[in-house]
Amino acid sequence: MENKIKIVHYEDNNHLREGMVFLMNATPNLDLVGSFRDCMQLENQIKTLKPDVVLMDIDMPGRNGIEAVKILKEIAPQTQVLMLTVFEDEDKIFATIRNGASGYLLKNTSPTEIIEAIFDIYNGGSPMTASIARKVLSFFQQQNKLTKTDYKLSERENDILKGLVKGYSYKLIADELFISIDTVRTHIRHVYDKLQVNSKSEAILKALREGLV
Amino acid sequence: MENKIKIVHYEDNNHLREGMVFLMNATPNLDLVGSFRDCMQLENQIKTLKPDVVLMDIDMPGRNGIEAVKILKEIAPQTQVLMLTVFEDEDKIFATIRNGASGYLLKNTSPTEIIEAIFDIYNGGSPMTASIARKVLSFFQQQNKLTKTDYKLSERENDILKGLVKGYSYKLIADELFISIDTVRTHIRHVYDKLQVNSKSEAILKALREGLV
DNA sequence: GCAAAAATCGCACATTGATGTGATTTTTCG
DNA sequence: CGAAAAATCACATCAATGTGCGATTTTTGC
Repeated sequence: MENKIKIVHYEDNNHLREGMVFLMNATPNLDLVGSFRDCMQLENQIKTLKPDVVLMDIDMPGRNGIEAVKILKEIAPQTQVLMLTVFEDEDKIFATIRNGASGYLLKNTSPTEIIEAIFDIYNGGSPMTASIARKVLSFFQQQNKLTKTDYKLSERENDILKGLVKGYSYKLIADELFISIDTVRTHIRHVYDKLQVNSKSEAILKALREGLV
Repeated sequence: MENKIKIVHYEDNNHLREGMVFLMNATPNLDLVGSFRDCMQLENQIKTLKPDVVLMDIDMPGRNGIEAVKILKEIAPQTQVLMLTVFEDEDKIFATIRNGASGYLLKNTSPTEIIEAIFDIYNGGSPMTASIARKVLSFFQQQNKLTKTDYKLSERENDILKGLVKGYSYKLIADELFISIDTVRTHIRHVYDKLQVNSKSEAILKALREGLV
């Protein structure tokens, strides 16, 4: 092979870190150029070591992996980030993905698979633990299911709801629709009844989340 | 093992279909209960055969795999669908995912991996070819690049904004954060200043649209 | 240590929003 | 046609929100 894949590794647990060092060194074509217990010096390290792939833990002292991914992708967008963590909650998963991570493995992943994943991510893939992948796909599927709930808003009530979602005040909505503010109030009452909410904010949120407008 | 995984397979190419039949039959714990060249009788077949996993091609005569997934998930939501196709364009990928597919493999995937993927999807995972996975993740990452205006909210201001996006009133936010309602007001002022808005609704909308929370 | 930023709280006042209780006029549809 | 649904408007009243003008206390960064 032409070149070894240059790797930097962040992990605060000494055991795990040493294990990974051993694993990397034992694998041909992988070149572990740095292994650190926190991300405090991330900027310098990345600029100096110029890794192709970064393995990143989420829970680290000082600066967590989620922020770290964001910073890293800003200074070195071409570097691929593979998260390697115990967290399986959606917030953290989506946060890291949004921040630019290209892969996400749980820590119980076997060494063989971790090595495979490194090559995979280096070659433009996105290795993910099965359960993580499912969560990601579910995100897309949610939209569809919710569209089902039909609150049977009348046409005018829909106009009013659209106004709310534009961030308009009652007065603005009234002006836009050429009706009195009291009429707007009445419609809004009905909208609230049908959506089962009792404030503007809740109505807006429900409308947005369920794609009612 | 307790039970074999019941599989139904849709594929219009005779060669490929026969190959899969052979592969399935040669694998213990897999039970291929149906293999068809099109989806025209999908409803009957699914209701009769009650498969755990369906392997689905996209390009088939009569009714294509994308529509088929949708119909299938409506009549048998618990059945897992694994797409097995040559198409790699985003439209088709996202369409099938939105319609409820839980896995997506390209046809050049090795027999071993296909078998693995079947067990994987049956156990709640979402097997995806590396390049497909990357496309899916990119979807999330796009949002960020477009709207990365940083309003420099302080940590506390962010807490308050999160409260608003939950649809909470000032009082609720105050209770949640153990601070007085007047403090909430002050923070909200600052948030409004920084976001350049002047109502709760506008703040919520801006926060949601630009992914600030 | 010290200045700046952030977080906390208070009060007053005007505006906006939520809700109760009416009413009249159109529109829709069997 | 005639009832039901939808759309329109009017007050009234209290609660929630927005904003002006303060203040003190922590935290943070150099």
